[in-house]
Amino acid sequence: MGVQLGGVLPKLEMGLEELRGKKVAIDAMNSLYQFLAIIRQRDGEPLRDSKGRVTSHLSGLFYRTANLIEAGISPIYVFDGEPPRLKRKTLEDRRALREKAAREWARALQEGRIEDAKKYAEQATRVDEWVIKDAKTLLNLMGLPWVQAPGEGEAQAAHMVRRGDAWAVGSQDFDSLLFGAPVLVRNLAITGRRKLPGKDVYVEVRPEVIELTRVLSELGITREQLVDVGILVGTDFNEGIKGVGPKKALEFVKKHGSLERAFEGMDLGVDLEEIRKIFLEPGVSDDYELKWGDPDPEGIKDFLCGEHDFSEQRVQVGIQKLMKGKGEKKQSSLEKWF
DNA sequence: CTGTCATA
DNA sequence: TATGACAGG
Repeated sequence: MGVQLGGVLPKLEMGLEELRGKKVAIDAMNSLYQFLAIIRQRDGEPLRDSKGRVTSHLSGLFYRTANLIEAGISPIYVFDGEPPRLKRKTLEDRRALREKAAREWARALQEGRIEDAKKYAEQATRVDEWVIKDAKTLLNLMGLPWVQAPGEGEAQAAHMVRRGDAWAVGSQDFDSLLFGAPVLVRNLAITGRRKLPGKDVYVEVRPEVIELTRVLSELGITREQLVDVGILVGTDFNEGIKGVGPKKALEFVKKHGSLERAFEGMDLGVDLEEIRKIFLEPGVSDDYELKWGDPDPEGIKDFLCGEHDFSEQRVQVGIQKLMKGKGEKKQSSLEKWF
């Protein structure tokens, strides 16, 4: 879920064309979760192959990534490692919520409430280990680099942007800003259709770019204070304060300067320093290699069509997009040479 | 989510 | 050419 800061952050809406030629460090967990949550039939059942194995994540990852590459954008998928100790409670809470949703899903199906079924199916979404493994296999076949983070993927992705290995972090969550990402890009998809949560209503959305320096200067706060705003609203590592959204949290931090001052003598019920450290000094690694290789068309077809019953025709179109993007990349580096 | 096909 | 409904796996 991440920290909910939407609404108070300055953003720039862009066309996909403006992102051409850029590398984006994408939060893999975030993407896979969304594919699994949304790529479903009307009763909430995910896509499956003939052996009953779920394939929604492969569908989303393959077609979206092929589109990004065709658009000249180079995705670098970053996978989560070990969660910080403080995230355990959040993860357990989410598991309980998923299990409840799964029961509601079954009940809604039984009672023929199809729309409810779909809603609960979405809430029951979980990213299992085999989903990650499938994703890495597919990325390897597509000739794309991916990075294993030691800790939080968003932190590693932010680190990679700071090092200049990518232009921006791609995620729907705002956490990477707290992790110090200079640029965050949201809504990184081709078709501008996005479903409003809980309803079958779609709205047009464009990629939106959020720059950390602009955020801090326009809000008039430091990154440390932005982290404190997040802590008040709630993060993956603490619950936040009931009734406090980004607006109030921002007012609060600006008025008092820090959470210690604001809550002098009161017990916030959280280890402030430990949470701040997660965002300000996260566990990240420089030990990664970014190498773009050629896509392996036969391997992709064996995996998606042979193993998982994808349509050869559709997959072929995807492969062509990968080749086309690859060709353009070669061309642009050649152009630089001359 | 993305792709495709029918419809205007 | 644009929009909507539905299938995909």
